[in-house]
Amino acid sequence: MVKLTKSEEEIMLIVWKMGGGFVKEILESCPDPKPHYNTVSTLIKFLQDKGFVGYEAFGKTYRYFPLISKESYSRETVNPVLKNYFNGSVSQLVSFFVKEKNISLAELETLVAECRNASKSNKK
Amino acid sequence: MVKLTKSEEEIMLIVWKMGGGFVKEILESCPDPKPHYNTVSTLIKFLQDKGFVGYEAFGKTYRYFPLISKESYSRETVNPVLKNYFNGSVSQLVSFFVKEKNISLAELETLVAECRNASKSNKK
DNA sequence: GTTCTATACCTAATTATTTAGTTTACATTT
DNA sequence: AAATGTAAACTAAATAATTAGGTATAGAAC
Repeated sequence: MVKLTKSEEEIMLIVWKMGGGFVKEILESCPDPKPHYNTVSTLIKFLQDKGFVGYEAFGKTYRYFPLISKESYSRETVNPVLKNYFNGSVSQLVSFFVKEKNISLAELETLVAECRNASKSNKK
Repeated sequence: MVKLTKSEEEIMLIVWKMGGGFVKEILESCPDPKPHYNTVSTLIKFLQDKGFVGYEAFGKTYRYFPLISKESYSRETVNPVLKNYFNGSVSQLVSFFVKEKNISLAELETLVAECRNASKSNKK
């Protein structure tokens, strides 16, 4: 899968959050200071070229929507981080966050229960 | 904290892994195809400018070593990922990995035990 | 039907990043 | 001390990324 540049990713995160929209709407969702309309337009063009967004025409104007799910792209993003910074070990990563976010034992238990459920519902 | 570019990060990861070294040694640790000596040298210069490495002189030649820990930089790297792709929720992240890596319940328990210990030894 | 407006598309300028050639300085060998 | 080798510093060329101006077109307003 192709990697996105920093600004492409920013726009794509907005498209994912909105589910889709017109350039104008996407622009409005950008945090201040808002970029130029054409900047957003160009970035969406790049996202189209990379196959991240498609569009449906409404007359002359287009409504853009994600073709690649945020989840599948997150895989691309998070796996190198896991590999480079946590020796590829999920428990090292979790341990890091437990320290970092000061997660309590109770919270940890809840977290585990949630994962256990997720895991269960995943095993056929 | 300053962000590293892709190639700067690659070199920095090597410096972290080695604990420090001369340009020549760092170059040797680079995966094939190895970059030009001067490319590594330049990138180390940038890392110096950004305050990521320091050096001690051995006559005319320098031995470079990390000034910023891998752990503290990983915070910079991983927090935006957590925020952008998992709504800032650690349990969403863990849940993702449990699915992604097909972590079994037993492994999950071990993982939790490890985290619990880490958490304990961290509380005062 | 002419003017105005909004949008996509084309183009390009600017800036950042990557890569490596050239020069310089110094040490070692002869 | 001249030749050779090695490493850092300087310089710059090539590429990638970012930003936005200008143009064209279609539809709306008059």
